[in-house]
Amino acid sequence: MADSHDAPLDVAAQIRTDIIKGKLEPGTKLREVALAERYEVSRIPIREALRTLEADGLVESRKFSGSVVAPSPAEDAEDLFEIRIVLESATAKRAARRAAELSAGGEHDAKWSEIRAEINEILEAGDAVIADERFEDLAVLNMRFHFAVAELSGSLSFISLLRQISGKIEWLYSLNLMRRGPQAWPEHREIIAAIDAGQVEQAAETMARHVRRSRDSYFATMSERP
Amino acid sequence: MADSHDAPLDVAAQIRTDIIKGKLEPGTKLREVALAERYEVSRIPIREALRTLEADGLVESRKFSGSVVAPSPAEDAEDLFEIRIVLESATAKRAARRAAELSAGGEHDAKWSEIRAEINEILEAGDAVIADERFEDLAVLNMRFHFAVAELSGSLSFISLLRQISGKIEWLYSLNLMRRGPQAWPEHREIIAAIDAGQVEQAAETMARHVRRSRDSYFATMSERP
DNA sequence: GATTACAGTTTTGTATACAAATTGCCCCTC
DNA sequence: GAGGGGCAATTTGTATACAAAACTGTAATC
Repeated sequence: MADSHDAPLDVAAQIRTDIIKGKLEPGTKLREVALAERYEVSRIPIREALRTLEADGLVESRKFSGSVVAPSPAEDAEDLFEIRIVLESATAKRAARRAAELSAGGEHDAKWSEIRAEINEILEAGDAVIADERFEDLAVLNMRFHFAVAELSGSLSFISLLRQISGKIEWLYSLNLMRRGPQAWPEHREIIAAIDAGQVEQAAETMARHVRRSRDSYFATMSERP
Repeated sequence: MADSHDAPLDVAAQIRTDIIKGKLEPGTKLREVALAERYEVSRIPIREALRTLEADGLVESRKFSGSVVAPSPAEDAEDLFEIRIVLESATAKRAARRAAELSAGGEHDAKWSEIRAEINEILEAGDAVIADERFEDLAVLNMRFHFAVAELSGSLSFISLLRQISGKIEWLYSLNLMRRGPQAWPEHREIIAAIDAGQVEQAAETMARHVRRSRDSYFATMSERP
């Protein structure tokens, strides 16, 4: 099957991809019938998808006035990084606390082990991708890593909030083409090490530093080539 | 017109109210046909409403498995307050910065003036409500105030994130019956004063203190009567 | 007696059809 | 010629109808 929009698997994901890849530019009016024809479904799934994307901040809707592609996230990139710094240090802190509790109690939390194992897979997959210099795949793995950490925290609120901004973050990174990936990847292991060790403050600080570097790198490359 | 669910004005708002007021308890399965009958509309508006509420974190949905009322926000009240502290100090800071820019440039931003006027109305309405001891109306005004500040910040990301957690916050407060309202209300004027004056750091700190007090009051009353 | 397979029921997902609201355009009037 | 009002075309919102998937209970077999 083709990768663009043959199978009506998840319309929201397809529209999201088209927005992130730049096929649908900010400000574009999203007419429901046009989208219905394009993705070969009826208007109803399109409407559902638009509501989902609205929640993700990728489109904006007004009653009886339709939906448009939201402004480029570059507009408030600073906000997004600021939010990430506070949000993700909090999740890392929470995850480390849970690690400490679990190891103290000696309990075997099945959910924890499962996520923890997935993180190892993600980290190794990242190494492989870097070795093969297939950097474009790194953005997805990066998002998966940060999500997995949020899941380790066990807080539904944090997961849900990260999910809320992840759409725009991904959009942002695709503009930047994830150039920092190779240098950034090893930092993930530091974060996990701190979490595993139950070092609460260090986990938070390592994560905050990681995101800050990411931010600085983003603005550096964006000022080079606007 | 009645206040419960006669007019099909906004189904999402009605379901939200029913969840917050406890008429729909966490874990309750939300069958679409049942809701359609209850609110006297078809299934389609119900589905739209459920997507909206899912984005607000009040319901959880799984494909082909329907929607259920989300777990009580009391579960992660600490997380919610922690998020609010960082998020809302950031919005207050941003709003103060914009105020400083506008007054320096001498520009008349129509949008700003409009929101600023609305805030005055909200503050006065709050005073009136307190004078009449109609405290149950204060929760709504409180949410409106915090939203208005977010709008002053001009950052769509912040507004959208606050909107994401506001549903749960409101839910949380309704469990607490907003006992701190009368003491808390004057603090809102301090926050606005700092913003108007363009005092960036003070706006952030005042807002953070406001939310921290709110948190402490919440846990105090909740420990009294669990 | 327990387990598995199957069918009936229930519930969600989707398509088609129609009503309501907005927007833009044209014509009429001043 | 300019401005306002109303009509029509476009677009979103909603209802009805149908298809697909999941759950449940029963029965048959091991």
